[in-house]
Amino acid sequence: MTTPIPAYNPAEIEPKWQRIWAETHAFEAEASHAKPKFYGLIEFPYPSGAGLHVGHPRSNTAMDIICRKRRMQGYNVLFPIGWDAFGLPTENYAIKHHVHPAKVTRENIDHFRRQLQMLGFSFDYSREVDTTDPNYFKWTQWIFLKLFEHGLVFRDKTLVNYCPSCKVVLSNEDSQGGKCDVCHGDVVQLPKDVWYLRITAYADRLLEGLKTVDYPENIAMQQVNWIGKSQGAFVQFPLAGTEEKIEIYTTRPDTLFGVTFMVMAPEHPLIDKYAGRIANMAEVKAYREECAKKTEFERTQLVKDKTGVRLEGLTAVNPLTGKEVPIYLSDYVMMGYGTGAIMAVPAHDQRDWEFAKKFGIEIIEVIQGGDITKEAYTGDGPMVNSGFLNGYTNKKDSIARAVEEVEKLGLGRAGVQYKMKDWAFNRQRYWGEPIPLIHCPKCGVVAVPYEELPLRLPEVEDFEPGQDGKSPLARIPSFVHCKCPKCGGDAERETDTMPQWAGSSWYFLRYVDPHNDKVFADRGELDYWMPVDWYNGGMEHVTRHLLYSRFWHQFLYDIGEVSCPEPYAKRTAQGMILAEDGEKMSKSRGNVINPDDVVAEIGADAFRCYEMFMGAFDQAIPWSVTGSKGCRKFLDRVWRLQEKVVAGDSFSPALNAVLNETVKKVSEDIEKMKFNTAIAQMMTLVNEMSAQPTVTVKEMETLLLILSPVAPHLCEEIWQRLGHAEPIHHQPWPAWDEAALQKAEVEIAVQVNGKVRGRIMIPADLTKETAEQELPANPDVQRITAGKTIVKVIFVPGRLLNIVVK
RNA sequence: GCUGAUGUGGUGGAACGGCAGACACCGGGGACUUAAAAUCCCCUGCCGCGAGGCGUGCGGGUUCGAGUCCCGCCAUCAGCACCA
Repeated sequence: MTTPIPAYNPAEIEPKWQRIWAETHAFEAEASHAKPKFYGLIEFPYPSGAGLHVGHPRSNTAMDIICRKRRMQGYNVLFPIGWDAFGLPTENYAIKHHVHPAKVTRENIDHFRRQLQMLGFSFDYSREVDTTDPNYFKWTQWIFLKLFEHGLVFRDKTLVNYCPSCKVVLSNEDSQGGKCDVCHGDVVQLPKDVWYLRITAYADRLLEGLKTVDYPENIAMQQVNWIGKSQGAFVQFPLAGTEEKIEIYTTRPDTLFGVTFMVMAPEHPLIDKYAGRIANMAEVKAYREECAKKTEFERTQLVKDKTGVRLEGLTAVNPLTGKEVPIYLSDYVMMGYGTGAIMAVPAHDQRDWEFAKKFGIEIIEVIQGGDITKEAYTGDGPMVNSGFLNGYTNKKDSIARAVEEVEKLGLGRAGVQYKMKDWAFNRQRYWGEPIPLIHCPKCGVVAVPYEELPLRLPEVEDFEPGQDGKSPLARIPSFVHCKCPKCGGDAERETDTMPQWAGSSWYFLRYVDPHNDKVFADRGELDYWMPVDWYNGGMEHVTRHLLYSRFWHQFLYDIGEVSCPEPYAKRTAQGMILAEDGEKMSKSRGNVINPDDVVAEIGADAFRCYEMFMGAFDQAIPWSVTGSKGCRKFLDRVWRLQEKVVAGDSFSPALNAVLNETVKKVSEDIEKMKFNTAIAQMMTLVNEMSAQPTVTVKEMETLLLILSPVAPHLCEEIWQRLGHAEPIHHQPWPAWDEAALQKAEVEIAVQVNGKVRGRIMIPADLTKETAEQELPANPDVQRITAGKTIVKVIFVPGRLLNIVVK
């Protein structure tokens, strides 16, 4: 007699298996390089004070399922976890509550780790990294110094995006729309010395590399748009009566004959240089002040209504026609893109057209095909009014010819421009990696010697940023004052720290050898594990984080530190989980669902199952409490199947067919991240099994094997109860039997003129020819087609028979 | 404005150009219970008593056959926003 089956109690079995996995080091990557490897990666979390909400584990669960399957398929799997722990929220919390950010970070990490462990993820916790650990950021600083050594770090005085509330300089990426990424307050423009990383030097490589990796189309597209490469030409317009030349950038140098004016950005430096020759300088100054008041956000709101002012007394000479054209100032031209000045061709650029209409400037057509009295024509057509370019109809040829001519004159050259800007790399905050540079009055900027890394953060009492926009580190004399490593004289340290993006730009490399104190990672480990085979994360990181980390990796490849040019072979992204009201989950809306509560209610396995079942993985989807309970019901049914288990392989051919179908579908769907349909198919199988008087051990085991990546605790427990000493995660992934999928008879639909009119059973192996000849004579078919003239018969094997009648 | 995605029952969602609505949730009915919960069984796109008809945002088209492909709209979401 079998012992009675106790009730399914996840609160008991889940902690039990989590303990066993930890004690047996079940999911640590094997040191040996004998097996084929699989490196699965999720974006390491920022350990915020709020803890996880149910959105976070979606990515983790998906990758956990894939990694658990890979282990069963015989791979040596690296599935690491770590903490992207530098960052403003922690620092702001520290300021508010007067605790050290390191302490806050430690507590938050412990909280996050407990939550992740509660969900049973098969992370290799022996390889945890923490970006705030000096043993980690030593190598972040090391990479920075390598970038510095190779001329990819530079300092520039520019207008920066400054957040008065956070008291910090922001990158363009962090201040989209004129709002601070952290506090969402208004950003103002402030002149400042800023450290930049020359990511634009890698713009083409970042584009080219996309062709060699497996990213979905929409992710690759976003990166391409972000980089924003355009081909064109730089052309110089002499300033009449001077030796000065105004350089512009254009994508259509072939429209030079249509230039009727020029526009410069209000901040353009030539204005000050020639202030003496500008008759209406007072007016110009007033306009510039007006523009300076506007944030970038406001400037972009005035899409239609163009403003500007003419520079009286200055004109520019068209290098091809010799004609003098007026120069205007307008804020529709940005100092930060191209050269800060444009040649205006109102006939063929809508913004120029609007400006010309408003200021009464001539509009000359040089490309035929539109009606330039109504709007600018931006299409193709034959060139007119354009001297040697007349008659050209091919854009490529006319552009090439125009570039050739300006080159001959020494007034232009072909060139490319990118929307992407260099990466502003300093923050005036405490809780970041100190930038390992020293300002020496004699030697200039000098790198901290490698052997002095890590350059640690000094202990301070007060983390509040300085009122002058300086880092709290600037207030610590013992940190600031140092000796120049080159000349030995008195010098001062850089007091800014790195942005949060720094630590996350290379963490995947540290995972392969996290405890190494000689190099950032052993070369043999890098060669074995890299590249990351599959990286899943959020859509919000597919531009910034992905480009930054690809940039650093490509640089490390160039200097011979890693052997693969791209860090991630495959990238996917999950959709966001929304609150039940369909809104984004947020503390302020009060609609956050805490995974602790869900696990207490339905258990971790049901939680994981629902996260994957609720909808298409890459779509945003609202959480549903009742929906999540459906997954718990499903696991209850699996648990109760134990009551039906009897010895044997297979009794029911019908069940055997569903079983094999399910193994096949689950195996294939996991690879496509179609977890919802994989689980739906397992539900169908369980419904089928529940309907049987008994199920065999073999059938039950197969179900457990394919379900175990989704519901690992439950499957381990039943597996053990079936008498196995070896854990289920060590078992091979089951194969399916194609032969078992074959059925003798299939039901097909009978259509008349494409509309379903009946169903018939036919032998499964009926060929198309035989079916189309014989089936119309089938009595059931005849009943449907009685009295009609058959024109055509179409048979789709296994699906349907369509009879076209008159 | 540009780019991308999405649009299917009361809800989340399935569907190599081939039986639309798999699998769930909700709801309804029944069984078991003193009762409730849990569980099990049945029903559940819309209209219609029925035969049948209508149905995948809207309008066209291709096809024997369209949720799926093509053309033109509309709506929602996301990203970028005067990029010369």
